[in-house]
Amino acid sequence: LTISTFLLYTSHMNKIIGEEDAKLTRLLGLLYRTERTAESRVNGLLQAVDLTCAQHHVLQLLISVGEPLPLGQIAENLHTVRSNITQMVDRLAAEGLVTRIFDPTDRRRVLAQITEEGRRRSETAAQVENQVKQDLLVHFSPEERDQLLTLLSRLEKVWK
Amino acid sequence: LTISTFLLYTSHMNKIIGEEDAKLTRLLGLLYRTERTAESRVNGLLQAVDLTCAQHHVLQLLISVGEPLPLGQIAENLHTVRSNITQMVDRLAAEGLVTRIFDPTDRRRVLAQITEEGRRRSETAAQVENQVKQDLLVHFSPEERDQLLTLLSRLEKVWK
DNA sequence: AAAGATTGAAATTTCAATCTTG
DNA sequence: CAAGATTGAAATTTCAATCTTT
Repeated sequence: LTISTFLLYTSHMNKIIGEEDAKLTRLLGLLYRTERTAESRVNGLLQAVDLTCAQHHVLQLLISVGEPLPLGQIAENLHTVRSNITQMVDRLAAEGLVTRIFDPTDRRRVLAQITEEGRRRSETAAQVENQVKQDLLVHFSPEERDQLLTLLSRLEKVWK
Repeated sequence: LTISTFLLYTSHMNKIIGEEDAKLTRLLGLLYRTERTAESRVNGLLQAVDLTCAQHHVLQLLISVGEPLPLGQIAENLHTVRSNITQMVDRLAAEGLVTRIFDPTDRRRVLAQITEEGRRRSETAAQVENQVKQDLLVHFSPEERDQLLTLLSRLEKVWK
């Protein structure tokens, strides 16, 4: 192994590493932009129902879990801070979409419970959201949708 | 085709459609959460460099394009509104990371130009970001990274 | 009139400090 | 003291109105 082949080798490796690194940078940028596009698209549609994307997700979470949830857990699930959820729940409660109830077993906890009105609004929101889902149906095969689901789930776990 | 087989058939289809629909809902929720996780992770690391995730992306964009960019184009690229970029560039300019220059060919336009200091900061930020990239390297094979890149690129185009 | 940017106000999110219960 | 939530202030993002140039 002469010096020159060594140099050749490392420069070759650097190139590969550089390319991989550039790819990862693109990936992170893409992740950032894709979500922002999705959010503004969904937000635009949800205006008709007078819900923001974040509020929509809170309602969906409450419905999918099927029982009242401590505010801290909601925050964790949406990957935001607790104080944000406190205020979001204020807004949702002001519109009668959720109510605060207290956990008898641990009186520090405040639980958010979805109301009937909240269910109805969330239902309408889900219908509105169908337009966005159509985009996914049209442009991605079932296999590709599964791939995305798998890869993003893993990403979520990695960074949880 | 009797009534009962027809009912069987449609209920079967509904089930499939329902499952697909639930999958798409999960996909959208995942997209939302993954980005938020990524952003808070990157933001946490970038605190050391005193940059936000969004600022980081602006600097990276300016570097990757290699020339001063009209504010409107930056907004479009980050999928945010123009007035937001006006104020972000205010903040970046206050720190000496970019400067405003005027387009002689179209005097309505204001271009953001990255400074030497901006380049240095962005360089440091990129190094800090390496920790996040490591997560991707460790948990995803090269093929999977390519898949993600391809699928997210497509998603970005669809909603552009 | 349309495109590009800015301004100031409103809404949302984050941060630090505080309060209550375990 | 730790966990959970709230409060008020600060930072960021969005919205509507305005200003300049094409």
